[in-house]
Amino acid sequence: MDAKNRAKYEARARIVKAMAHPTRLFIVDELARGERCVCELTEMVGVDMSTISRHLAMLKNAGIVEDRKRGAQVYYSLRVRCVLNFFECVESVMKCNAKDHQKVLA
Amino acid sequence: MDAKNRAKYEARARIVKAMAHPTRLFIVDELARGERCVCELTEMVGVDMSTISRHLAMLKNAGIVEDRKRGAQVYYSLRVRCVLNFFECVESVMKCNAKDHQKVLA
DNA sequence: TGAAGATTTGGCAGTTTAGCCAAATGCCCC
DNA sequence: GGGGCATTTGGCTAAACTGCCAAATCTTCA
Repeated sequence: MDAKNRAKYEARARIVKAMAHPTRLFIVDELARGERCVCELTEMVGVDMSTISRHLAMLKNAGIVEDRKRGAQVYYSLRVRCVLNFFECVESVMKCNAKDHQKVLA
Repeated sequence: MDAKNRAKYEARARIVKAMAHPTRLFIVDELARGERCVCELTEMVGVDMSTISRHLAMLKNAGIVEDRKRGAQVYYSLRVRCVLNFFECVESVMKCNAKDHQKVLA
């Protein structure tokens, strides 16, 4: 694999990695319903606000969400809807795993 | 977020995380063309075989690839084609990022 | 200007990853 | 059974990730 190819996969990995955390997947799922401010997400997830803020920064850095200040609050929203396709596929994989597990038990 | 919901997102994250590495993305891309043995992938990527083996173990563990022994070799193949959709979406995000970057420069 | 609330950033500790080498395992063939 | 190749696993180190607390920013409103 040459340097150019390597760079290509690294760029892709940066984006996938931004989704590779349960809290960030939850956030994406939630933002699919509409924009949310940091405090709302903090409330929903139930961890420190600084932690949520960092998760959001990662998603923003990857270009998956964008932010908009409104008063003292910062609202985040999805920038690219297709990330929701990830979920569909992830569900397929999980379904497939479950099915094979049945087979093993049978 | 209750325990059940948390478990749901953790399960999803396990799968996404399995894809969150440049080498593993390359492997998935390559396996989309057909099955490959560990030694072929090692040759293509250019890292230690033990490293490739571990990457493959992670993908297998997540249910994304499956293996089949043939003689002394172990051949890996995609188990769920839809993971390729990840790439499409990742490309969209990157395109979107590039476009915005243009805007910033303009 | 100053207090209060929302968010981000600095810093720290514990955990997980990634990669290499070496050793162990598995398979084929003589 | 033993040598040789393919693969996996154990062990180690360096780097990255997470989450919390505390401190710094930023915004509004009196």
